[in-house]
Amino acid sequence: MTRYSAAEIEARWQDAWDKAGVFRAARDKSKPKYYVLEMFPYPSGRIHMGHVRNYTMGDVIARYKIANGFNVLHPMGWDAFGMPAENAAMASGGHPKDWTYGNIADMRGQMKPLGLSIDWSREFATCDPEYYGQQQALFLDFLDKGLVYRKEAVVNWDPVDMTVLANEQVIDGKGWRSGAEVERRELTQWFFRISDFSGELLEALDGLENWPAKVRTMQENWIGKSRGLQFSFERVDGGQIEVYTTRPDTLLGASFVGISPDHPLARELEAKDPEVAKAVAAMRKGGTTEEAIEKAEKLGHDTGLKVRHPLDPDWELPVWIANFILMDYGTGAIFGVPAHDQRDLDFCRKYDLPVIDTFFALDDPKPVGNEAFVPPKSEKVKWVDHFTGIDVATGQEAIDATIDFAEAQGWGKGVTQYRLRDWGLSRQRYWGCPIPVVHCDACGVVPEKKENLPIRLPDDVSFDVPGNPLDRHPTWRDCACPACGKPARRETDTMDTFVDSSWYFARFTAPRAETPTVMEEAEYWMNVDQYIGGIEHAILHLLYSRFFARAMHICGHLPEKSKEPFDALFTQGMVTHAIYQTRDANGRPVYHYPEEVELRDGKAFLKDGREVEIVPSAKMSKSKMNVVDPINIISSFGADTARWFVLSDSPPERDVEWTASGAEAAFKHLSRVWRIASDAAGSDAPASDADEALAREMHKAIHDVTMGIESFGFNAAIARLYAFTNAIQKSQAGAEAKRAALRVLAQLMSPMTPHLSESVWEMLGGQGLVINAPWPRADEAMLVEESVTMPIQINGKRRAEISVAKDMDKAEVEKLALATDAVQRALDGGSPKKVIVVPGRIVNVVV
RNA sequence: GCGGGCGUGAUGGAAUGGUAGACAUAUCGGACUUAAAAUCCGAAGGGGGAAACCCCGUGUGGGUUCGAGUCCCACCGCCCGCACCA
Repeated sequence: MTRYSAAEIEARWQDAWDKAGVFRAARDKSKPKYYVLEMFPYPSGRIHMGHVRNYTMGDVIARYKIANGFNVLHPMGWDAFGMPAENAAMASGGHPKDWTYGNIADMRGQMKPLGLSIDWSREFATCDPEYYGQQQALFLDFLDKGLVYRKEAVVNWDPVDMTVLANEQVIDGKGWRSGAEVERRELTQWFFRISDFSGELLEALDGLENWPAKVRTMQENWIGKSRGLQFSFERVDGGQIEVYTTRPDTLLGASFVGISPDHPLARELEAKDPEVAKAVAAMRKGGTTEEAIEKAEKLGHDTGLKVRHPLDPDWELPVWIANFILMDYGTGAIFGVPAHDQRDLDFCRKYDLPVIDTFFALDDPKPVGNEAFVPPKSEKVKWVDHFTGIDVATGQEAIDATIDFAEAQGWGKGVTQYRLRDWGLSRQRYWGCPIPVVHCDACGVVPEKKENLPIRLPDDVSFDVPGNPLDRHPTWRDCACPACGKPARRETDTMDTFVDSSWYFARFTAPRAETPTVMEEAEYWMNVDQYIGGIEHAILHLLYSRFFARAMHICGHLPEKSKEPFDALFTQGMVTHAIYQTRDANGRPVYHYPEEVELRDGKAFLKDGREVEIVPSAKMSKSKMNVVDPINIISSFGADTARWFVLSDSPPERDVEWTASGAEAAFKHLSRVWRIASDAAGSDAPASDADEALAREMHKAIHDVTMGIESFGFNAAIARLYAFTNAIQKSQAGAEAKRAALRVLAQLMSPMTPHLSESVWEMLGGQGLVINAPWPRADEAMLVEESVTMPIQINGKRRAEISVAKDMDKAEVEKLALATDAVQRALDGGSPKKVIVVPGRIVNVVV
C-alpha cells in the first residue's frame, strides 16, 4: 500500500490536465456554456488564504459544471495598475513595471499549485499595453458618445510635497508623507456620466434576483433616489437662491437659508469681502472625503443677505454659508429647519437662530429642546397650522401635499434627485492607463487617433521627486495635434484603476483581440453566470461595471443582454485567525506569529512558557501577525487539504476561522480516503448482504452533495462526504460494491479535492480522468427506504419511535403508534384527543 | 438615526414547519504498541435516577400551530453597510 503523498500526485495530475488541455475554453455551439469568474487579484506578490478560499469556490463551481456537460470559461488575470507599485518604487527605488510583473510571476507561481481549473491561455494584466490600449479605445468611443466629459473638481492637495493625494493618503487631515495639513484644490478632470444612468441602474437592481439582497440594498442606498421640492427664495436685494428639499412640508419651520462654501453666491461674496474669504477658507480645510467633511466642526458665516419666505413676503430669513452643505447634492443650498433636523438644530443653537416647531408627536406635543424631532415619514403627527390645511397626517402625506400645493401655485416643482455623482476618473499618477487625449493651443482638447493607440507609458521615469513623473518627463508629453498637426501636449493624467476592473470580464471572452471585444465571442460567453468576490466591492466595482456594460453596449462592444453583466453574484466571507498577543511594559499589545505559540488545554504559551492572550477570529493581517501562508500549508499538507479546509468549516458567505487543528483534520481525512481506496483496490471480498445498503448510501450521498454544491452549501456538502466516507469504511460490503462507492466518492469530492480524486479514481479502475467523467446521478428509487423509522410525539414531544413499511396506510400506523408503551402510559386508559399522522415522517398524539 | 444580517453544546456549525445538535474540532475512555505517534472502536447539551426512564433546553417574553431553531409581534445583544444627503 502506498502512502498519500500530496506533493507527488498534485504535480502529476496538474501535468495531466495540462497535457489534456481540459481547461482550455473554446466556443462550441453544441454545448451550453458556463462562465464562472472570481474577482481578479491585485498582484501584491503573495497569495493569502482569502484568495485560496475565493478561487477554490469558483473552482468547485467550474469543475462541477464541467462534469455536468457545460463548456466552461474560467479565466484569471491581474488588476495590476495602482499606487502600491509607485509606493514601492519610491520606497526602494525599482520601477513599478518590474515590481508588478515580478509580483505577477510570483503569484502565478503560488496559484498554480492549487490546481485550479483555469484557462491560463487567456491570462492578462491590466498593465499590459494590449489591454490598456483597448481601454483607451473604449475611452475614445465613450467620448464620441458623450459618456465622458471634463469639469472642475476638488482634489486633496499636499502643499509640502506639491502633489495630489488619494483619500487613503490623507490621514487625520494630513498628508501621509509630509504630515502637512491637506488643502482642497480645484483641477479640471475627466468624468464618466454615470449619473445619467442613476434611474436605470436603480431600477435594474430588481432584476438581479441572484445577487445577495444586501448588495442590492447597498447599491440602492448609494444611488439614493429621493423626491423633493425645488424652488427659489427671492433675495431682498434682488436675485434668487434656488434650493432643493426632501422635507418641503417643514417650510414653516425654516429659520435660515444655508449655502455651500462652493456655491456661486459664496464665491461671489468671497471675491469681494475679505471677511467671507477668511471664513470660507477655514471651511475648505481638511480632506475631500464625505467622512472628512462630516467630521469637521460645524462652521457658519452670516452673509448679511436676506431672503423672503415664499409663503409670507414680510417674513425675512438670513442667508448663511455653512460647511456641512455639499455643492454636489441638490442645488448646494437649503433652508434650515432646526426643529426637525439635528444638523440644523446644532447649527442654530451654536449661532443663536430661532427654532420653530411645525409638528408634534400625537401623544406628546412638547417643543423641541436640544434634540430634533424626526419621526419616520410613515408616522402620523399633529401639524401646527399647516399652510396646505393639513391637521393630522404622516410626513410623507404632508410632503406630497406640499409639492402638489407648490406646483398648483406655481412657485415650486417636484423633482427627483439622486445621490449618485459622476465618476471622476482622472488620477495625477504614473502607474495607470494614460488618458488618450492631446491638448492643442489651437484646437483645444483633441482625442488621440485610434491608430496611434496604445499610448504607452514611458519606461524611463524616476520617483525620487514627488509628483507625477509623466508631468516632468522631458519628451513624453510632446506630440503632434491629431487635428491640425502642430506641436501639442499629451494629457498627463491616467485613469482610476476602477476603470481597469470595469470591463476585464468582457475582455476575457476575447483576450487577444485587436478590438476591445469580439461580438461573436461576447454573444457566446457573456454573461458571467457566476461571479464570486468579497463584499467590499459591493458598491463601487460592481456599480461601475454595470455602468461600463451599458456604455459598452451603446458603443457596440457588448450585446444588449450584457447590460447587466453578472447573472449571479456570490460574496464570500473572509478567512480569519486568532490573534496571539502579550503586553509590553506600557500595556500595549505585542503580537506573535502562530508558529511561535504552543496550544495546550485551550490556552496558548510562548516557547519561554509565558501565557499568551488569544483574541479569536480576526481578519488575517500582517500587522497583527495572525497570517497563515498558503504556501506553507501546501508544502506541508498539499493543495487538496487547503482547498478542503477553507470550504469545510463554515458556510461560504460567512467568515471561516483558520485553525491548525482543522487543517490537520482535513489532511487526516484525505489520508483516510486514500487508505480506504487503496485497501479496496487490493481487496477480493465477495459480494454480500451489505452491498445493497452501501448502494443506497451512495445514491443518497450523490443526491445530497449535488444539492449542496448547487446551493453554495459547500460546508454541508463536505459534511455529507465525511458521513459517506464513514459509511464506506464501516460497510461490510464486497470489494466490487466498495469500489463502486469509492469511485462515486472520488467524483463527488473532485470539485473540492481534484488531485486526490483523480488518484482514487485511477486506483479503482475509473475510465480516463475523473474531470472528464460525467457527474453521477442519483437513482430516485434508491433514495426511498422500504421501511422508515417514525418518531412518535406526545403533545409535540418525541417519546417513542416505530419502524414501519414505507407505504403503510395511516390507520395502520396510527394503530401501531397507539399501541406503544409510551403512548399507553400517557393515555392512562383514556383515548387521545387527536392523532396526526404525516406519512413517512411523524406521528403526533394529542392527549 | 436609517437599512440589512445574525444569536443553537466547550468550539465551527447541521436541521423543505415534523426525532434539535448531522459533520467536524477540542475533550475523555478503550483497543493495538515495550512505549509513543499513527490508526481503529466508543462516550459526550444540562439536570435527576441503580435502571427503565423522567424533567429542562436553540438570546428574552408573548403569539400562530397537532407540532416552532424555523412563521408573526415586542424586547435584549452582537456584526456589517450608509449618513451633517437637505
